[in-house]
Order: sequence, then C-alpha cells, then structure tokens
Amino acid sequence: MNQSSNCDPLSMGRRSEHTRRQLSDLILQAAEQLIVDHGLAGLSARAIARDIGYTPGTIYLLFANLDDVILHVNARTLDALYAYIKAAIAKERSPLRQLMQAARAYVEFARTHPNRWRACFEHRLPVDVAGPDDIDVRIQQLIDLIMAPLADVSQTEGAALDAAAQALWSGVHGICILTLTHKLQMVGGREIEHLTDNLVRHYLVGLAASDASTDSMGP
Amino acid sequence: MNQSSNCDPLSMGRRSEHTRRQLSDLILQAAEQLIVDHGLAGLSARAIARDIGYTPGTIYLLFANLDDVILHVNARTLDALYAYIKAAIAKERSPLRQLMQAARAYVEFARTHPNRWRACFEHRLPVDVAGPDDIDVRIQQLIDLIMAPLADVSQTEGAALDAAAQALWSGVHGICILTLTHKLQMVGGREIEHLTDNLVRHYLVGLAASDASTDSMGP
DNA sequence: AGTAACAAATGAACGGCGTTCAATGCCATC
DNA sequence: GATGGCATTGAACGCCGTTCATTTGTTACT
Repeated sequence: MNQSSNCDPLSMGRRSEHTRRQLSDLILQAAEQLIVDHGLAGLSARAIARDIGYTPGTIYLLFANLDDVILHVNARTLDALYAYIKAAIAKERSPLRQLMQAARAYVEFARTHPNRWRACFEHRLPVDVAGPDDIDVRIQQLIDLIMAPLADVSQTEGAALDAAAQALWSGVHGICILTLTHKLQMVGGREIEHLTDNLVRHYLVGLAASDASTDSMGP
Repeated sequence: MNQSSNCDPLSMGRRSEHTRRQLSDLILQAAEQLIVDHGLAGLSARAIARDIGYTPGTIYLLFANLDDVILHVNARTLDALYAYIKAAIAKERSPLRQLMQAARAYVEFARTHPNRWRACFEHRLPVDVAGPDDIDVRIQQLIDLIMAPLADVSQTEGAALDAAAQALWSGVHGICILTLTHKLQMVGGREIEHLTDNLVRHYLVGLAASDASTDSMGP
C-alpha cells in the first residue's frame, strides 16, 4: 500500500539520473551561466535544455516558466550580494567606514558580475503580481544592512532613517546602473569608485549637518 | 535623364500613400504608443505594422532593425525630457532651487511617462557599438543642464564639478528606477519626491560643506 | 517471471517573434 | 500603350516560450 521501502522517496523517478533537486540545480546553474555569458537576452529554455542534456519540456516540470527560473537565479545572485556586503561591513569598525565599504562592495560586486547583477534589475515581470516577491524582500534586506551604521552616523531613527537608507542605497544603485550600461561618459580617470565615494561622502556629511541643525537642539 | 519634374522627389514612390518621412513618423508614433501602452516588451515589428496598416517588411525599408526604431523613439523621449527639465530650471532663479526643481522634474517626467522613460534605460543593445550613440549624447546633455547651477551652489569646477553632476544625477536616476520598478518598499506616506528631495538636499549640503573645508581656505 | 501501474522525459506542435528577399503591383515616363 | 523601376508585399527561415499526448524505464505486486 504505502510506498515506504528502502529507497528514499526522492529517487522514486523512473528514468531519472538526477533527483528533482539535482535537476533543479542543474537548470539554475545552466541558466546562471547563460546569463553570465550572454546576459538575460541569452537565456532561453532551449539553451538551458541543450546545456544540461534534457529537452525544454523538462524545465517546465520543475519551474512554472522561464520567469520563474530567472527569479530563482536572481534570488541566488542577491543572496551572494548580501553575503558580500555583509562581509565588507564586518571588516570595519567605524560606522562611517562601514557605510563606505558597503557602497564599495555593492559597486564591486556589480562590476565583477555585471550580467548577473543586471539581470536582477532588468528582469521585468508581466503586469501581474504586484505583491512583494522573493526579490523585493531580498532587496529590502540589502537596504537593512546599512541601517545600523547609518543610524550611528546620522543620529536619525524611524522614518527619517528609512528614507536616508533608501535614498543613499538608490543613489549608489543609480551610479552602478548608469556606469555598467555605459550611459555615463567617464572622461579622464574618473571611475565608478570615485563617483560612489563622492556621493556617499557628501550625502553623509549633509545628512549629519542637517540633523545637527534640525533634530538635536544641542546639549 | 534627371528625375526633376513638378513633383518633389519625396513623393517619387509608386504606391506610396505616404512620404518616406511620413511613413517613418508613422512607424515611430506607433512604436511609441506601443511602448506607452505595453512597455518595451509590447513592441514588435508585426504590431507596429498592424497599427499603421503596412507589413513588417516595410519597417526594414526605413530602419535597420527594431533596435534602430527603439533608438529613435528613445531619442524623442530624451528630447522631451530635456525640454521638460530645462523649462523647470528656467522657472527658478536661485541655483539651489534650480537644482531641486531639475531633480523633481526628472522624477515627475519618469512618473508621468514610465514606460517611455524606462525604455530609454532598459533597452540593451547587442554587444556591438560601444561608440557613444545618440542616446548617450542626449544623456550627457541632460547632465549638462545642471552644471551651471551646481557650479554656483558648490563653488567647484572642472573634474570635481563633473563628478558632482554625475553623482547627483545618477542618484536621482537610481531613485526613479527603483521606485518605478517597485523595488523599494514605500512604507507609510513616503513618496518618491521625498526621497529625491532628501538625496539632493543632503548631497548639496555635504558638497558645499566639503568645499568650504578643503578648497577655499576662507577669507 | 510476468505484469500492472505510474512517474519521468520526450518531442511534436502551436502561435509568435525578427528579419530577409524574390515576386508583385503601381506609377511616371517614353 | 508599353516600359522601367521603385514601393510594398507576403512567404519563408530559424528562433522563441509553452503545452501535452505519448513513450520509456522502473518499481511493486501477483
């Protein structure tokens, strides 16, 4: 009656040379490699299938559609980005340096993995699903990473702190986007790191100055 | 021998109900409308042809390919954006207010024409043509718009001024991107305008403060 | 051993895409 | 009227995402 035997339920498949989990990983790895090599535009179900030695239909046994695959790849990328920034922050002690290093880590990740990074933000879902999916949650987690040091540096809290974190993070993001897509003419030796430092430093100075003059009335 | 007659060379066409120029405009208008209605993903040669009453092949008599069409639509969009920001700046006198209004105009344009605006930055060319095309030139013109007031406010010039303009403009751009793509959780009543004001104001304060402490030694 | 049951995987098919190009149709001219 | 020649067509190619009836291989039970 019951299917309990000495073989685990995961290997119940008939022709399966791979567990569902293994196959799922294969697909995601192949998809990620295609994105790395040729960008989001280079991703196709047929290309994935070719690379893993299956047919396109197999992908649809494990994922709802290609968007679903992309979402999973992007989730992995954002996890890696999260870990990278977290490590960068952990290396520093002073909140100010933590913020600077976080920004630099973000930029460096985007520059090291341009196609994976861009896929996270270029991928446009169909009109549906306004609800915050996995991706949006992960992006919020990225922003949360800088909340603590930003609170220290700016002496703000609550909504003002949230706003500052979002503004700062968006700003760095904008620099990455425009630089990676070559929309900014980088004349001379000015590099993306300089722009990032410029933005973060001046923003933080201004933020601290504004707080000092409005929030705290002084001791 | 020569084709000179009482009819202008533009109407030499045989079955043509439209001048090449008219037909080109028809195509661009239809393409723009498709982008407005359904985003870049909603654009296709067949859809354009259907809307203007021609066949897909006709498009290729006037444009090299669909990318070429998109490039032209984007150029128009950036021209409109340029005019919009320029008008916003012209309404103000003080450089600081000019910068704030320029940022707000940018945001407002992106919010009013989200699909057209996004098309300018989502469109990814094939690996070729690194050379600065029309689009990049127009983006540089946008940045140039804020150079004069920024020079006033910041008391900087040369490379430092360029860097400040790029950093500030990229920051506002990043806010637009993340907001329009709903990657930022906009909790409470915080809106994109508040974020923009926040970024611009604090950045400018910090920029001016840094200049005062480094560049000019003070009278 | 034989067989029934069943899941894994296939591959053909559908409609749509960008793009090309020989063939067609229309017009101005001779 | 015949002719030359360009504007336009529409069929075709090879790609795409996605679906699903069919096949195939494995297990479980007789």
